[in-house]
Amino acid sequence: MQRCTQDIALEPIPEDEAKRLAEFLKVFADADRIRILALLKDKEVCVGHIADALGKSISAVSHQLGLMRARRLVRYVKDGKNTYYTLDDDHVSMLLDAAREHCRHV
Amino acid sequence: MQRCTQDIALEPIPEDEAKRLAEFLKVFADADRIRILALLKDKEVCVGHIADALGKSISAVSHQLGLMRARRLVRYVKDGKNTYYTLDDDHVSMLLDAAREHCRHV
DNA sequence: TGAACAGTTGAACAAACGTTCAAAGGAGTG
DNA sequence: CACTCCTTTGAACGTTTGTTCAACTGTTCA
Repeated sequence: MQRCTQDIALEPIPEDEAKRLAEFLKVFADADRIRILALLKDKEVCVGHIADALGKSISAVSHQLGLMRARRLVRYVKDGKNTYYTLDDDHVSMLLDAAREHCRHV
Repeated sequence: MQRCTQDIALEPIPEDEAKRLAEFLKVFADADRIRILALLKDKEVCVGHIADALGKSISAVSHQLGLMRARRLVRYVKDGKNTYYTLDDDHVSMLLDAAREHCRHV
């Protein structure tokens, strides 16, 4: 482990890359969104069921889904009156699993 | 991919586990903290240098470090007038790398 | 001892966030 | 068509978050 002194040039991640990263990781910074994402793993679930399962209002859940839709973490299929959501990306559940694994070992 | 109907019992992550997870992942939900963490990978760096490298005030950086100290993501060693910070945990940089990798492929 | 340096801390304030409520839209049913 | 169901949307509101500023602690060095 080297100790940084004046003469070592520190090269931080570019600000815009860090911003994009933060924007993406912000999604995981909320317990309800985490629970929603975990719920959608390998399943298509409609808004009302998500709300029931989490004990949240439909509106609150829909707002969160809207946010995650905008960031392309979830995808939906309409079928009649219902809207079925699911994960848009395998990375998402992998990242979640990695974080859960970390928390388990702390 | 199965479609959830009324009769399938959805089993969400327990609320307290989700809260702990979110609490942990909140740390990564800020561009400056991400840049700080990335900077500390494999290095001990003192507060002033971090602030310089990121173009932030010492106070702002110190506040963020305090927050990450409290969550045990960073660790410090005092040496004279300086305080050298570094990552407290390999998981942290692994998680960051995974997220960067994800963002690169989007 | 006193001055300069390195960092921490608390209060204050603006910006971002998440929830609620009410209104509205689209799809199915009688 | 009217009515209900499922969902989305926008505004309002309280809470959380990040920054700044000023005060403070501790260390070094003359």
